[in-house]
Amino acid sequence: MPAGRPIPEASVARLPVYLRALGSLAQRGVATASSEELAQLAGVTAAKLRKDLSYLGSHGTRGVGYDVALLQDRIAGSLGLNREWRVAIVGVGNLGSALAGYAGFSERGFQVVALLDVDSHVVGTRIGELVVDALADLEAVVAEQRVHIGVLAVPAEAAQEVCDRLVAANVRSILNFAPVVLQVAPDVTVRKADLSTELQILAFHADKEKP
Amino acid sequence: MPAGRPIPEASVARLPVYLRALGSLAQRGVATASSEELAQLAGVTAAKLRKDLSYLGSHGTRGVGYDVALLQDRIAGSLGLNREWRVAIVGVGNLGSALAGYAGFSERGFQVVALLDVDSHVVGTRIGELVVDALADLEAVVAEQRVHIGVLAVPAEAAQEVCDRLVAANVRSILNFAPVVLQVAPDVTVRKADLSTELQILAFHADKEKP
DNA sequence: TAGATTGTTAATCGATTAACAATC
DNA sequence: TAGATTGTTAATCGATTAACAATC
Repeated sequence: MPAGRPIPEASVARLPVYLRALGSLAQRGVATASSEELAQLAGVTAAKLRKDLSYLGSHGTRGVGYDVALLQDRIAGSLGLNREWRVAIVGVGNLGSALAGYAGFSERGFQVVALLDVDSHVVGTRIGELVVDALADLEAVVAEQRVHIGVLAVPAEAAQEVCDRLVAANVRSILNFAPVVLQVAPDVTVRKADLSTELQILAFHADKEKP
Repeated sequence: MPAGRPIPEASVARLPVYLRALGSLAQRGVATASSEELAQLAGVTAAKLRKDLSYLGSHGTRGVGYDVALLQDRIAGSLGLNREWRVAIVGVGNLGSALAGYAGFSERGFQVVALLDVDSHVVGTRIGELVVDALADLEAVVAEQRVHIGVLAVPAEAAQEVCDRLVAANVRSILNFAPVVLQVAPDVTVRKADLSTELQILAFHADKEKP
């Protein structure tokens, strides 16, 4: 992995978007792209894209552009995608089972290795390749399956407790779909994926348009 | 609605979080809260919270704090939540049907009024109170149901086209679950809710921890 | 009045943009 | 060499933080 100063958080958040843009170019057989072309695909300005990429080191060629395959590899490397990430989904209701069936997980090396639920009617049922484990066994399952990332698809009331148990079981990365702010130690990374927050932000903008 | 300068985008994005914190206080029967208490619940600093709230006008009482019910009302007002928002979900696969069944929608005045899908096996089936309409009828359905917000739960390949049709049908707010950057006119607001992006950001941080 | 806490100002920090020298 | 495009620097902008006067 390239050395250098830390990559700004705002840039990190855009790297996956660049990676996707590169993926679609690669699929179309495009070998080289300029910052202008890439930026267009990614929905950012060319200056911003070049600045972001510069944090990963110097991987373009002046006068030519970026080699698509090479840049894909560099971004994937910076994001830590050259390894397997083992994911547990906690809460196998509507949303949880949709996530369990989501193909996008495996595409980038994220492997769902465990499903957990509190409901005894759901525990033991099969979803895809996996059998749902009991929430009571969370600690054992996380250890056995060497889970790195926890996805919370439980009701709001249960989210903090499940989060605490995941953290105690050494999971340091959590994707939270429950509409609550999780309180965690500073070494734990929580990303929120909160539908109702997003809708409310949309409402704000929509309401300003037609007053 | 209170007049004043525009609310910074970063503040807007936190208002829903404050609203949720206030909701849980209200439910517990708490009538008043200080910026310190609210900030703790929302996972931000007290200074930031006060600054954010100051954009909505002056709704606290020095020496006392904020009236929970009043502040709820003010924030909801600023976000445009004192009206009904009519939502169409396009794409009724795993994710789309999970979203259709998601209770969190209705809680804040977001009413799902239409489900659309391209698959003729799905069209005509009932999900909750709604019957799935054909994607071909998108324009008619959007008009009849007076849809304000479109939720895209279609495959990546279909997302841009559906987006274009929604925009042409006068939908100006789009929540996009598909892993693509949508190209839209500047008067259209797109929020992305992209699972794989979030996982990749988590991977970045996790990878830095254990090198 | 004394204690508490807001609302706001000023200082700091980080992110974006514009411009261009370096260089393929 | 001439044209194109990166990588970086400096200027600008916006967001966060700290501090405190205003005021309940």
